[in-house]
Amino acid sequence: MSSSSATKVCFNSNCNDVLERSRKGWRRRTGDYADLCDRCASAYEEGKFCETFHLAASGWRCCESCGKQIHCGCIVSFHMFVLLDAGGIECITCARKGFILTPNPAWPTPSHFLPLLPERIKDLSAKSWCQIAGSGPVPWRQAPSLFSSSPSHSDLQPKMPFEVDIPSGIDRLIGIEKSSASSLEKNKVEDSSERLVNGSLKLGSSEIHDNGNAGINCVEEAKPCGKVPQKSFFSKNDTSTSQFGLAGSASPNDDQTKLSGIHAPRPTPPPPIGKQFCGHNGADSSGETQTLNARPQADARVRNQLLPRYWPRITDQELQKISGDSNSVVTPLFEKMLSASDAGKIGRLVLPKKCAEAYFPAIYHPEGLPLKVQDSKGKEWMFQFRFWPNNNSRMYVLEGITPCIQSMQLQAGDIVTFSRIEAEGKLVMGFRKATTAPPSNQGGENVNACNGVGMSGEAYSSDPASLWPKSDKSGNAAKEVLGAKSSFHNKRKTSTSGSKSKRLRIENEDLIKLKLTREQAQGLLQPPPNRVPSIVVIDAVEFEEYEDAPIFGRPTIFATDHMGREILWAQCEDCFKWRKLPADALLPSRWTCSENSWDLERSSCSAAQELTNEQLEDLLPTCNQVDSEKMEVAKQDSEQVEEALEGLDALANLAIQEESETLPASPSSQATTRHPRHRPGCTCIVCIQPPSGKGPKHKQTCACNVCLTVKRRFQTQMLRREKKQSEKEAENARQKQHGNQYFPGKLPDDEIELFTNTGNGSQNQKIVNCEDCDGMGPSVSPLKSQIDLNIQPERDEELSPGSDSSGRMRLIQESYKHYLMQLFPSINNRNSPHDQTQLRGLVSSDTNTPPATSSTDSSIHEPYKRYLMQFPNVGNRNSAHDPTQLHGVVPSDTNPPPASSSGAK
DNA sequence: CGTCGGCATGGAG
DNA sequence: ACTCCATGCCGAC
Repeated sequence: MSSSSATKVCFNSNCNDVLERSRKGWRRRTGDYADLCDRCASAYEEGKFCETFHLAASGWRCCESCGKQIHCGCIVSFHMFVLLDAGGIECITCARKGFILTPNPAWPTPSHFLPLLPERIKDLSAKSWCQIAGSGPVPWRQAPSLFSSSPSHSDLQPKMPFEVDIPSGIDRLIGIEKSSASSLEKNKVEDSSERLVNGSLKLGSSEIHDNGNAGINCVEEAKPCGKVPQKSFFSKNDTSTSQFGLAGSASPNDDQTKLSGIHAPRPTPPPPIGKQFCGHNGADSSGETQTLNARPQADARVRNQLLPRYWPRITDQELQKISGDSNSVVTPLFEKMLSASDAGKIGRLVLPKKCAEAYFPAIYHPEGLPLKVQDSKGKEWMFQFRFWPNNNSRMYVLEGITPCIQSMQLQAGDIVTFSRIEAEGKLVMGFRKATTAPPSNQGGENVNACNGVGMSGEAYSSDPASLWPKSDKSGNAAKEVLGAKSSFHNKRKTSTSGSKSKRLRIENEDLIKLKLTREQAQGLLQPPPNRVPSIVVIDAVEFEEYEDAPIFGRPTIFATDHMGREILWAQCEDCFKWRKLPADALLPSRWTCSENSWDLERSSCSAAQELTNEQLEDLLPTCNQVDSEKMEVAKQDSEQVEEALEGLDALANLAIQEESETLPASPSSQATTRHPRHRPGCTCIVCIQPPSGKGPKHKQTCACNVCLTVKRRFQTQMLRREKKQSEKEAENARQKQHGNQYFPGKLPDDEIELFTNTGNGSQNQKIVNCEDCDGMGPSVSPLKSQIDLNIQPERDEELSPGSDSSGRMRLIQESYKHYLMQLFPSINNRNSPHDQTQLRGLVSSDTNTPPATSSTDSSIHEPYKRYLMQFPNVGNRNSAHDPTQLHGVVPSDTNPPPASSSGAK
């Protein structure tokens, strides 16, 4: 409970007591909760608030079924009734009964809190189901047989009168779950869930039980003050009460589950950005599908509560395997990538707390319980499920897993999955092996579903699904690497997968990068020819800003039509067809045919493409084949993607995904050192890099996207500068000659032209950032916020203009070297021929110029430094040439765990 | 000395 | 500021 209420007054206008400590009451329209004093909160929790304070108010109605009076005209009681289709209202208790009694109940459709009916319904369904069926949101419904001992909870009186749907509903659910058995540490178990509970549930804190799951507790006491237990509002409730907790084993849910079929986990991507119930298993989104059974939804909710890294990503096939012929319903619970410790000899598998509490039986003593788990082959294992007190919390572990792990031949990096066979309530442990396949093998999958749950290799469109939104292929490929990487022995990486998954993901980008040719990358990074960057100085460093041109994105192609006019080819995100647009068209982040306002005839995906594939191939620089292939693929409605563009999309989506993932629980993805002006989803080179100092190290020879970009951009910049310089000189000369006149520098159009990678003026690629500015109109210019990496490491003033072209060239080269040195100090430090060579290679010309003085820290401006820092090898390279250029970052050289970024101890 | 069990620590989120 | 959790550490055996 928020303590911050010292000065607050009870929200109850009939009370107005000063709050010593506030307790949350109902949810207000603002979304906040009413802060109540203990007394009022208790009344509220007991469902007597209106009775107590609003008796004289209007709005009381009787339940059509039981006659109970409900204060329908009050927000406080809003959740206590449902509106009947035929008119009138029914108290929630009756509504639930009705629901449960109905074989195929259509969930009553009460109106939701304020505007959202469905929401309320959904919520209601979930919760009520939990109460009704006795299987709480994700309660432990295991068959008792699973445990050698099964704690029984007696008083399971559903208590939560206040089950209004609230954003934190999930939390509350969890809270509910948790609140069952009580015990030793109850007091402390108020960890997160407790807090959640507070949200509005307010279970008696005193009664928060260990593992909540067990009981849907719905315990009676009112929370904090240990108020005298009161009949819960739903006290007479039905069935519900009796079935909570472990006892509820083969609860009705099972059937329900089957009915709903929702459980069937779908390899769908995790929660779509931004909201949605995670249901990553499809279970969620249930809003619509789930009318029959709330449980799955509840599961989904709980899952939501879990960090994404624990979301089960089991495929249907796996599930099938698990359920075998029995046809039983299998509910994926969670999965975890084995850490070094988990896979080590100790034989302890650290269980994610929330998972343990949500899906495993409640345990009240550190000794825990023996837990029977079946592996995918049907073999049963007995583990000790226990916990250690850890900081006021608990740390759950499964002990004795070594034999099982060994039998499955798992190692760190592999993933174990936990599912539940509903009918029997059995826990099933499957696994997915991290691939040890060579990183280069991009065809495979990274994570092999092994036996465990037999996997067929079917691609998981889900997995870090988030990661590879659009392209299974690239996604898989990336995953593969991921897997390869994670088969590590590098605990860091192991751990990376989860919360640190971000890093892994980023590393995965490398994989994607591998799919980019230099040209592709270049093209993708090329600002449109006719965009004039504005120069912004930040911290004394100049940055190019493009008002309307993203750096990364779905490419468009500048070309000239047969009339000689400049045009722009842009590709529809949906159908992949290319559409001809005016050259100055500014496309929104995600552009589809439907937005083709320039050519209404082709403003639909069904319209044929003007370009033939051949033409397209001509048009596209290098990667086009893929592109046309993609179109083919698109035509076939398949999702094959092997290509840079997709990869970039994936990156973009990844970024977005990551952003969104933060929503529920995972802070795991927030921008850290990204440029503050970048937006979520920004895929510019800055943003796609891991936070400073972290992430993969790049070698000098690294050909990854980022490195290429940096290098190329630098070159571009330098060339551009050089041109300016020469113009200036010319100008000066002229001035000297003519004695005056100043011509402002020419606009970059032609300059850019000059530097376009392709060297083919008509093929310059304009980048249309599809994801960057999602949802934003072009006018918003989200891109304005992007830093152009063509920044120059040195400022203008620092450049002493040469007077001849060779001088300029040298200047450029030196600058570039200088820049490179920032990246690869070893070059500077050792001056080894080897490095020199590399340098030359990069600079693409021979010079004997000694390395520019390395103006290290002092002269590198912060932002730039920060950027450079993203190449961790800066400063600690010690090697020579990395032959694996192609693999670039993908560490063949797997950075030694300790040394690498582990964040320093 | 090796292993195990349990707790403590501290990085990461 | 706080929780989670991977792993380190240490005592017991």
